[in-house]
Amino acid sequence: MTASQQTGRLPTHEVVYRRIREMVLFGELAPGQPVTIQGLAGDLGAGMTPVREAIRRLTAEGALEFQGNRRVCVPVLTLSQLDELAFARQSIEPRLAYLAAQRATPGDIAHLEAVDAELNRAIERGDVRGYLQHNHRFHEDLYALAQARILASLAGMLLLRVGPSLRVVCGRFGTYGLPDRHRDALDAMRAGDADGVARAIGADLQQGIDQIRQSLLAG
Amino acid sequence: MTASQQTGRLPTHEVVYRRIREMVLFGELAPGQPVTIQGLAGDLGAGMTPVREAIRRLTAEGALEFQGNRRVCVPVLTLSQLDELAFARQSIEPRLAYLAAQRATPGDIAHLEAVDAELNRAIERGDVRGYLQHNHRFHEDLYALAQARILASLAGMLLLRVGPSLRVVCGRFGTYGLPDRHRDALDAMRAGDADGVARAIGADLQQGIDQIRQSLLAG
DNA sequence: GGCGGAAGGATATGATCAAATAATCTGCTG
DNA sequence: CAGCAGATTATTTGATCATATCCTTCCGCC
Repeated sequence: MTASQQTGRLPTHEVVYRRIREMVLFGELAPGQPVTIQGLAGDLGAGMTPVREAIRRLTAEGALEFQGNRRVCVPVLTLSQLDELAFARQSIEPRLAYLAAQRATPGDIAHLEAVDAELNRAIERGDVRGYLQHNHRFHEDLYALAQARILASLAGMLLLRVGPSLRVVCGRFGTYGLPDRHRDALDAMRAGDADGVARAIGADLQQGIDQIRQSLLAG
Repeated sequence: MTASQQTGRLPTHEVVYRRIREMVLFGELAPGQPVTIQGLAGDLGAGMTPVREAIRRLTAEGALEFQGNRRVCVPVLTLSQLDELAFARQSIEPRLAYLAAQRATPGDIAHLEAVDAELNRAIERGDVRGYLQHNHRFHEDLYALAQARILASLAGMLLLRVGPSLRVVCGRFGTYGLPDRHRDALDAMRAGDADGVARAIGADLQQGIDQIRQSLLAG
């Protein structure tokens, strides 16, 4: 097919995995929504086998959840699970930010600033999807600088778990009027203050967690 | 088949997943050893599809690793990855131990003591596999008490990553003459000292990490 | 309200296709 | 003439699909 040129040499199950991952991260799949193998296979124009494999991966990462029987859905966060996520993220992500700050070159910082600028533009535009995408990109690219694959993969899984709920939050309240912790992180980065970067990232993700908590409490 | 009676109603891919997971945890698959789908399918008497799904899950959990091309093998830890694992485990597992201690009933503690007793018997017997199994069981059952599924799943993934190396270490040096941190943890648990339990577990896993580090440094 | 049957969907197999590595062969050079 | 390099084939293994079988659920009926 023509689309296979764009995907280069990536196997179908990998492409499907990334696609579904995006759907979870950026709110195309809402929390609680059931996911069927044949449905996805139809939508994505793939066979059932690659879709099955992608779903297994995403289930292992916590992006999807077995429903006891043999059904799969996007997990709905409870308050206590949100506490677990808050703890895990606060443990892992500031550390990654610290390591990243130590290794960042001026070019790396400029790149992150560009991503952050696009993020802010998306906010002003009221583009929720763009906001989520660039926010995720910012954290992902930052953590990649840390050159700590295991910790980064853990952080990726944690982001996957908060993704759907973040989407819901953004639909309700905006993200206006909140302090810009990314800006703080970038400033500290330019100043060579790795601890400051870690603190800023910790504050940033705490903001997101708190917003989700508000949303859960509101019902 | 006859074996399906023992497994109850578990789907094949789940059975295969648990089997391969055990092989990784308890040293039937050594670090660096290549893993082939068809080989496993033949050994386990299963079709390719369930094996593929199990491998995807285990790869997502870090128990197996893509080898760039399309080959899969048991990962070999580097020193810097060991540092990452040490940090992540020290962040997550003491917390789980703390939560578990708060919820543990006397019956729970008795169960853990029974597991620990079997562990010690395996050590005296020189039974490496038994030691690894009961050690894993001890941590797994302890963390299950915390009723924190997300943190427990993270801990499970971290244990999966150190499993193969632990096996190698046990083959070289014994585990003799090391302080018994499980005993410390259980004592603190009976005393209702959750912080003490967390400290003991932190010391326990640090011991394991240090042993692996010694082994890596020795080459 | 409990039971039976139909339908939708998940599981699992084997066949087929494609890719990567291993092995062999040929031709050239020292 | 021996040895090595490059290329080509062969074998092994992974990827994908189409299909058959089995659950689970839902709906109608008793």
